[in-house]
Amino acid sequence: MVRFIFSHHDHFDAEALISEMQAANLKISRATAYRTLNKLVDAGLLRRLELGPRTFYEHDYGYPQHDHLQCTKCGKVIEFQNPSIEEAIRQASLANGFQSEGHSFVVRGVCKECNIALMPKRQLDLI
Amino acid sequence: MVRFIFSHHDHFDAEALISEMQAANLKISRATAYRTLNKLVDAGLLRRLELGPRTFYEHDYGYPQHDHLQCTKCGKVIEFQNPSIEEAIRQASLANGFQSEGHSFVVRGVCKECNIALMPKRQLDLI
DNA sequence: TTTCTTGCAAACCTTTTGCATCCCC
DNA sequence: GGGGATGCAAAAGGTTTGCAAGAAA
Repeated sequence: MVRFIFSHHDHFDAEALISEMQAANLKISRATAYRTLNKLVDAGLLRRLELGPRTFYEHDYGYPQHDHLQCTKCGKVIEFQNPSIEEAIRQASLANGFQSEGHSFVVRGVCKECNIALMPKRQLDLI
Repeated sequence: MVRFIFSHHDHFDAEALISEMQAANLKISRATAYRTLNKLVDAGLLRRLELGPRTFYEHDYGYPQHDHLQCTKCGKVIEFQNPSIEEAIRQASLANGFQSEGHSFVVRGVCKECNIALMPKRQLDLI
């Protein structure tokens, strides 16, 4: 399972992992999947991503720090990086005597593809 | 219930709201509480805050945009503001053709009080 | 009357856990 | 045999929903 995770996707949730593994003829129970995911998070190999009701995971080990744009139409998650975020955390921690351990930054909105799909035909014709 | 919410707390979850209302002799069922919270979010009066397994809410209407430091020891949530966050969102959106609708930025760590409480006695004596 | 709101309980969904089994050193 | 990994089913925690009763329009 560990190999499967690290040879695949970047953002996924437990259910997706389980069904993809089953589709690949790798049998695994829900219990084992959740247990392994928790161990990988504890070990620092995966990072948890709180995106609404279910938990998503992404690779953490050797991965650059980044943040996320999440499309509210199709659910797609896009990564971005911006050094000023780290600086903002540093300032806020300093101002509040807070010792930062990590952060989660998710921008919700509509991605380029969904924006185009939502566009009225008239405007599309003009492109 | 709406009046109760807007005369009170800034960060709360459904369970806290229900028990505080009951403590104030305002009877309300779980179902109604959840239904009303969802309506207020849809109406733009409350904002959802995804902090782990349960959903928190905070006032949205006429409230300045801000972000959160969450203490992993005591659960306290501290607000902070930093204009460079908005700028980072603007840049990331522009770079990805993304139309931003809102964001959630939570920094996890240990607050000042918990840091002091965790400090070894020897160091405390030096303060 | 029609419509909206409420409460209760049951259903749902995601995640965790108890327990028996199996595998490996 | 001992210790950890696995599967199953049950439990847990948070939230939603079906339905019947009540309030409001």
